[in-house]
Amino acid sequence: MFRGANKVTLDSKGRLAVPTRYRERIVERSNGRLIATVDRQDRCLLIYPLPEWEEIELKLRRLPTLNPLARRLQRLMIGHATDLELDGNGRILIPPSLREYAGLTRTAMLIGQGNRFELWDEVQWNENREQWLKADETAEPLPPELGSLSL
Amino acid sequence: MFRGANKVTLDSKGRLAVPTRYRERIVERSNGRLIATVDRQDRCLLIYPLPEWEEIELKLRRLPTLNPLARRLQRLMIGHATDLELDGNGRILIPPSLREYAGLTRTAMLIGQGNRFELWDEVQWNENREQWLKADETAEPLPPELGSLSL
DNA sequence: CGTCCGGTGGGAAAAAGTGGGAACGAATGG
DNA sequence: CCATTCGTTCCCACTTTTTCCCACCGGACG
Repeated sequence: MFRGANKVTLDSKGRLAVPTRYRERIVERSNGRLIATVDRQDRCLLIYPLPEWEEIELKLRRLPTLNPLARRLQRLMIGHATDLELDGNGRILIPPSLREYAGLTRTAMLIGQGNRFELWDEVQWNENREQWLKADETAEPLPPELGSLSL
Repeated sequence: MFRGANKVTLDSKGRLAVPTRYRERIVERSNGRLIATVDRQDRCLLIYPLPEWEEIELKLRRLPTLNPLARRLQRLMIGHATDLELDGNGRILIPPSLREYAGLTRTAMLIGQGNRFELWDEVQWNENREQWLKADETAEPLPPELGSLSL
């Protein structure tokens, strides 16, 4: 499982050095093969080990093609899914189109989220984090799925 | 399976270089033979390896001929289906009528969608993508098939 | 203080993408 | 029926991009 927030840098060619503590796990789980795609609701990227992604892709592809909502989901997620591979230096190359989507500049945040990573531009990450903290203070009523959650 | 978004260019003769990462798969799946046809709801083209298309054509032809909707589908999809072949340089030639239908200019987007590709004019792809993202934010009620999807 | 390891940058070789030209074939008009 | 012209296809060569590899820098730890 992937955890933690890491400050990373994208060099001029779009390469990103994966923190060493994750590398071994990625190699043993998927032989270094990853998939990056876009997140629908936030301007960030989702990065999955290949086997994790394949499960999700299967679910997505089973959705009815004639349903416009399902079609949108497929176009966004499968349509942007890009193969990545760890190079000899433990780096991955983020293609320009995805960099652009997430507004990635030189410094980014790589966030462990269990079975995947999220990749944010550092500035956007910080802005969003502040908002989430503020939003929690206003203490909206919890939807029923969350009411029973014990942390 | 095909995934990912690729910026491609149509040259003055209407030729399109298929990104190399897909070529091998296309050749082994269908010996380089593809079918392009029109999409019903969006102004884009659908491109299938020949065997995939044959299954779809079969399904379409089984639809009740008396149903006007089915009739329309058949006429649009089967009626516009065109054979394409990878040439010696890994390019396919998009015929003028299909180019016109999809409003294709010089730069286009080739989108992997599992068993097929979608080919969009770049401008239209970007416009549509922004709309889909906006629409998702409004959080319409999800149809039951989608509610349980965990990404 | 030296060595090791992770991170970073750049350069060279290879591959992919792009454009143009020539040859072939079909179609049309004399 | 032949000749000319237009369109299509095939092939070659150039340019750009990508990928791979090596070397350096800086910090951490012994």
